Amino acid sequence: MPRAGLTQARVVDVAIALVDERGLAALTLAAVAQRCGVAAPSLYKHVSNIADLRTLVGVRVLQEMTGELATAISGRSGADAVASLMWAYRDYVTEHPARYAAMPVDPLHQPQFAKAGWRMLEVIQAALRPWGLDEPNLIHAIRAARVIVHGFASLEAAGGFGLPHGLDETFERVIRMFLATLPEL
Amino acid sequence: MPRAGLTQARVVDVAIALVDERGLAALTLAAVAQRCGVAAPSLYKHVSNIADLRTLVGVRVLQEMTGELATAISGRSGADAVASLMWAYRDYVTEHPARYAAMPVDPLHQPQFAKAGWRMLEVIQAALRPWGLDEPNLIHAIRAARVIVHGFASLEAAGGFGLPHGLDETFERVIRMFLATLPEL
DNA sequence: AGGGTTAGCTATTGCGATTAGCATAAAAGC
DNA sequence: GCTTTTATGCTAATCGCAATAGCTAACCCT
Repeated sequence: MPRAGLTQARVVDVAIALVDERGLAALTLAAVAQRCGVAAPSLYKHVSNIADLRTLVGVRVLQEMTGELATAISGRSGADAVASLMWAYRDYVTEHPARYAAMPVDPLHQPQFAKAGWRMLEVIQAALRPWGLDEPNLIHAIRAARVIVHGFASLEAAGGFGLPHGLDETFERVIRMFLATLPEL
Repeated sequence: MPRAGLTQARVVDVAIALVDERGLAALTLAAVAQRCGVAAPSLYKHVSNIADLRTLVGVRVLQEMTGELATAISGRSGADAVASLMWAYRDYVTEHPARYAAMPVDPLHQPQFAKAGWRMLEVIQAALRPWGLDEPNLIHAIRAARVIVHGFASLEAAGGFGLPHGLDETFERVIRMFLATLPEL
């Protein structure tokens, strides 16, 4: 009986593919095992349980998205960088709507997510740096940015907008709305 | 063996209490049955299955929230009404954080939710009426309002904001941000 | 080649959802 | 009031998924 050559990373790959295709609710150990060509209990050699697998998927998504955001702001600054960041956030979600549901909403409070969560926060902070906001104003600005970007993304990913008609325009407007609240540069 | 006197409405009451206390993930037929003092299969006399129960809970929450929103704008108009509406939305969520997760994000597309969903939409439209926006602008405005209010509420309900310090101030700012994008009255 | 480690397997348990079929309480008809 | 009907709750049983225990064989290293 030959080995399947699984690793934790491969299991997570398969899990993400499954989520992409059938939604987050379809992420079960049984389904992942089947796709890996392995019996379900075998997966326990690579992940400790289903909660662990979900966490690993979440971390992956968070990291992947952070990478996209970092790329989006590189070489840009000011309003240009912020707009690019917000578009990259939305783009990630429209490209992988099901994955977004796997991303933790409060990464900073869960040890497994903390590192990846802080990295994303740093990227956002970097984009806002040119404004030189003091501590409380920076916090409000980051919160507002998250509200907009997460609100839009989660509604869109869940099909909450009804007709997709003119969604790009709506997104453009909320970005302008946000930028308008930042002191002029 | 005396009857428990269950009705669909009572089952939903119990389900909501369960969600409030232990979170949406704890909503199982087994747990509801136990709280009703009844064997699990007995619940099938009142709901068709677990998905049905979840839907019924979602409809309840949607209706309840719509009621709060309607109350919040009654007797007000213009920016006052909109701000009151948005605060009422957030207040509902902070008072019943777990319930919010039971509310459908795209009510208009699911027959069971459509009626309650349209009612909520009407309330929001009513608040925006004084601006006399034309069709496309009204759509953008409603979307933006939902993005803000849902983004904030879902982040807060999920503990996504870290320190709750200054959250009221943040919310006030995003409301002002939204109102500023509406043409002056 | 041999010994330890590791990846996979089968068997089993437990829990929740769901269905089938039974019994009786409650309501409706006479 | 008594019968008939309906509806509510029950037990028993099945299915799917998570999880654990214990076995075996593949891989790695010397």
